[in-house]
Amino acid sequence: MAETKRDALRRTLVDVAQTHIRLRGLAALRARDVTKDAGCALGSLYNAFEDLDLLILAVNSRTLKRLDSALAAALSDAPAPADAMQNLARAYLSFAVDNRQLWAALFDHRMPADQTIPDWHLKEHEILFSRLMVPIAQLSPALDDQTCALRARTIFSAVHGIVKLSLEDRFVALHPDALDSELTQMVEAITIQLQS
Amino acid sequence: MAETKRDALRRTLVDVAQTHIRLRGLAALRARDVTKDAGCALGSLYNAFEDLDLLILAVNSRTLKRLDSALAAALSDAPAPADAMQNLARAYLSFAVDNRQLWAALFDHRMPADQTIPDWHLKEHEILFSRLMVPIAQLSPALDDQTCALRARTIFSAVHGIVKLSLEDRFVALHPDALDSELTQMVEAITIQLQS
DNA sequence: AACCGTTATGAACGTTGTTCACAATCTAGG
DNA sequence: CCTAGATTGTGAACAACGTTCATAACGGTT
Repeated sequence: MAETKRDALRRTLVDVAQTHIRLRGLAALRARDVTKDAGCALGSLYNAFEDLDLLILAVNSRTLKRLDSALAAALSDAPAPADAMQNLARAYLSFAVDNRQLWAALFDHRMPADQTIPDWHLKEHEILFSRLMVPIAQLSPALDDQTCALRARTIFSAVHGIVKLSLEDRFVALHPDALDSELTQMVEAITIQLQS
Repeated sequence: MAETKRDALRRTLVDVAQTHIRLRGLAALRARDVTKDAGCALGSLYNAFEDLDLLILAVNSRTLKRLDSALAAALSDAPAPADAMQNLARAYLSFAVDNRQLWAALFDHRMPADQTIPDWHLKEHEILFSRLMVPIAQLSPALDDQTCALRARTIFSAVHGIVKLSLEDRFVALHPDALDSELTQMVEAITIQLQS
């Protein structure tokens, strides 16, 4: 089909943009750099993607898939729910540390004022919460699905907040062991409350 | 002294920038808009501030002071430590909701790649943690100061994460009551663990 | 009143993302 | 195999941005 050629360029552009973000961060991403490294003209980017933001979303889409795989792997040995909570938090921290710039791009990217994030991408983000729902439902069997989803979102936000702020330059860096310990205790406090 | 004239312009520029961020958000802040509304030439901004980032930091500095006042007010009736934790979290949420754009600017702003945040501004950010240290020390008297500071940072990060993600377009909006309830439960879980 | 350091000015510059007229390429029908 | 029409590639040009700088206006001191 004729789509193949167009898709090949799209893939190349996403590859290059991903490498650029990984090495230099989202803020340093430039349309001219990406197209030069991809071996195409500046304007070709706008044949493949509506604009630069959509290219970034394509990179973020990949990162979310890899992150979800990492979280799934943390549950591969079917741990007890309390351990599942700890494993998920640890896996999230590990992924953030190992993919700092790509992970940061997931939350640092902002759409232009007149545009909103497409629905398909919002749905991809929500996948993150859903990994938490299984152990939460096991720890709190009385919770209905909606409350369970809400709780998953809250717990993810708390863990995310701890990881995010510890990895920003805004605050003095933290010793990795101290961060690990704090995260463990926070998840423990949450888990205990879920069981009560 | 001759500083007065310069300081007057600085104050005006911060006033205008603050209003712009409040109404239209940090991402929409433009040097030309600010100077036009301040009634001065474009270049005058660079006499008053090193660059636009330093002007933004001046606005953020003000916001941090107001936020700190709001947190202090939440402790004005000398509540028991468990209540202090709840009051602080609630006050933080209220401030974020009432000052969405200015509060978001505190954490969304990024320095250019070759610059770091000045020390005096990093110190201002750390004030946020310190408000938490008093109730934490009361709940966990055995903790030494360093651990107490670390715990304060972690707990702030968790609460901040919950508030931040709930106020972003990245995820579907949350019912205010649901958010309030989730935040209360999270702080309760944390407080209980501190007491144990 | 004359001098000089300080502040104000806005045109000009370099760097962005994005567009668009044009060229190259590909596809399909004869 | 050739040609017409559609699709894709190209990079100069554009508008918007932060920042600079030569020059003008100002303000205090002698």
